[in-house]
Amino acid sequence: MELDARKETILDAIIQTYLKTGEPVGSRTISKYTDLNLSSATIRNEMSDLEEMGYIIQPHTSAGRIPTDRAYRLYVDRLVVKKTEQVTAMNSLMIAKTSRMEEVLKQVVRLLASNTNYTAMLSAPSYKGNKVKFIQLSKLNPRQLLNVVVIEGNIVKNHIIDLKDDITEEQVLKLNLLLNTRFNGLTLSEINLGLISNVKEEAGSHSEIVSEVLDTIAEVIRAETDEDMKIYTSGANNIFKYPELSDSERASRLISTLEEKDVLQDFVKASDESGSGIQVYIGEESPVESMKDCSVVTATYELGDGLQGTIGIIGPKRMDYERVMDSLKTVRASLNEVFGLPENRQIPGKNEESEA
Amino acid sequence: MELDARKETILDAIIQTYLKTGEPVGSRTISKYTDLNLSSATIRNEMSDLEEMGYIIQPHTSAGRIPTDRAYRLYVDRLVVKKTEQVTAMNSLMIAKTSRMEEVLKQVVRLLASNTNYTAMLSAPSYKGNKVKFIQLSKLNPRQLLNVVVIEGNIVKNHIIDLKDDITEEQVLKLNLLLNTRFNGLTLSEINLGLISNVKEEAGSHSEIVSEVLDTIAEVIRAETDEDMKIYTSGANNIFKYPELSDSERASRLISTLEEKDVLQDFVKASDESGSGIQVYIGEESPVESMKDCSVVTATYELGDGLQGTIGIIGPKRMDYERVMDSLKTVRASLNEVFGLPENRQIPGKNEESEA
DNA sequence: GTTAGCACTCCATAGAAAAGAGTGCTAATA
DNA sequence: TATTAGCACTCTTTTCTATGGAGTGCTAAC
Repeated sequence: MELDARKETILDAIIQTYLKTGEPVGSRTISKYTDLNLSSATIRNEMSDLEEMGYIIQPHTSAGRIPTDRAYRLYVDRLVVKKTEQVTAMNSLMIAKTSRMEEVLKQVVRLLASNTNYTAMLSAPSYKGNKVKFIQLSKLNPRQLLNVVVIEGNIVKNHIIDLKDDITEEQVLKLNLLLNTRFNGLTLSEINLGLISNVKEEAGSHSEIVSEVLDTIAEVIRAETDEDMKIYTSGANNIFKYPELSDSERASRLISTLEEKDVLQDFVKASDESGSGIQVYIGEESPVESMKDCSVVTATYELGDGLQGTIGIIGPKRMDYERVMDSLKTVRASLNEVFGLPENRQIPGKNEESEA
Repeated sequence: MELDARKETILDAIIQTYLKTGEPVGSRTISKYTDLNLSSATIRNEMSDLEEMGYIIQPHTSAGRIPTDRAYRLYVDRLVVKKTEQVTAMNSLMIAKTSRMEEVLKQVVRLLASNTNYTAMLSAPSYKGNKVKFIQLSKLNPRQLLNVVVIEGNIVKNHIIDLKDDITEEQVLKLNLLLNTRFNGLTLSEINLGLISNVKEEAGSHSEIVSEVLDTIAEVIRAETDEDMKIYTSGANNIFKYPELSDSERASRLISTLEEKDVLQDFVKASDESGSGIQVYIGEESPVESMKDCSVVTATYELGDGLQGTIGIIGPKRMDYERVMDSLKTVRASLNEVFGLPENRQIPGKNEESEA
């Protein structure tokens, strides 16, 4: 059987109605509120076909029909084609003035949630380059050193090193020189065992300080690369606005995932791989078990220089895909604007904060 | 009317039974499962008295009684007296080996939640001293400086300063000397306008760098003092285990507060003021609106040197107060153990991380 | 002071009945 | 041949009623 124009119109009507109401929609509704001028009986016949084709199902005999994942998929694919690049300006972003990166991101995700009435997530931008830029040891007191490591993208990490023996300013100076000349400009993979043992030898009695510095480097790079990257969420309570998600069972599982955050990484990773497009996961398509009853829409934002993160919306399958995608695009644009677009990448971001 | 021994026994039995079942408890239950050997009729008379005294209420005529906030309060106060300091060892804390402070705290709060089956919160330790310990400017490139500020308690904050004009190593050196000699050892209140304009004058053309450094100082102190301090929560999904909290309305509000976190500050503040004891908020006593149907138990932990934070449990009013208080005590003890007890305060904590 | 007994209240549960929504099928129609 | 009207049928939802049970309060007896 083929999905002809009329079937498509009807399917579309069903989807849209269901998006609004969340209730199964019957033939009569479609017949009345479409300009097809067909009787409910005809619609019924078509619906029967559509059901056979797998686009809609009945929750039970003698209920209306609801769209299947497949229908949503069709609908979304069509949307993507239709709306080319019409980014509507979200006027009141209001985030320009907040100075701290982390605060801004929290704001953004909150905004996204309250704007869409769904749950929002945002992964902090992480740097893909990972070259060591600058290492500094400073003496706090004879038995304590402050170690600061800066990697490209101006991610800063500090660490306090406790010493067994006293150390002099001069020794600290030497160590600084040594570390910077040998490690600066290198990536994680370039700092190999040979180099490490070399440097340790040169450091002589202070080799264990070198070890600690390397730990810090490893840590910041690891933190930036995977697992541990920051994810913010907001609007978890919005799931209670959609009855189909708010029974104890489901709600509990969802809340739990949102709280744990680590599985949300899956979206970030998938989003990274897919390039900078907008990604839509409908029901079973989701990589996250507890969201098989939801739809998730994600987008990648880029801050120039390979610094990138992911924003996403989690809602019921009957979410307003159009509005959600628009919101994501707008927010992505705003993030670019605030933190430096590709255009002005020459002037570094006004103020990039250290990692959390 | 007076709360004599018998009334008390009965009230206690009512509370305990209700804690277990969550259902209103009737006179017959008490008569059977207490060793008072009184008939249900007698119990009924006493219950009638207890109701008059405000310790129990009937949800409706011809239901059993449930304890009021007042009854819980009595019960808890009694508990505190009874259990002096019998800290039961929680064997499997398993946190000793994780090196990063933040990770440990997240672990701890997760543990607390899963151990108690309630929702847990934890505020990261914050320092009460707030003296500047060390300031460092380092040149990243001719137009960028890295500014690191360390305050007592080894809280580290960094910030990147963008410059209008190039700067030389020598100028950086001079600025470092100036800043450290003038600001080190001072508290926020000691850094006043007079001093600031003095230093700015001495800094000459680089006075705006001084401003930025001061901003960083202000920020770290502000972050440590109030508003913005880190709070971790875990086990939000546990509220679904208690029917009296898991209707959409209530659950939504609770989840929302837990997510926003900022109002949870109220508990931290209150806890700070109350000293290091254990604090119990029953229903209406809670400073947080959305938790009027819950009980909240908090405890302050101290890491020596004035570094302190709060741990807390949020659950239904019929929570197992005894176990919760024990858990809190145990966790508090463990935190001390891991991060350095008062005893070994000479040897600073193995590894205190920078603020998030 | 304690208890047995009883009438009474209220809630929870189950079932039956009614109402409603929607379908599928058939036969008539354009 | 495609469309439609009509109707029987199915299944859910809602409403109502009846019934049982839990628990109380009161009274009278011990």
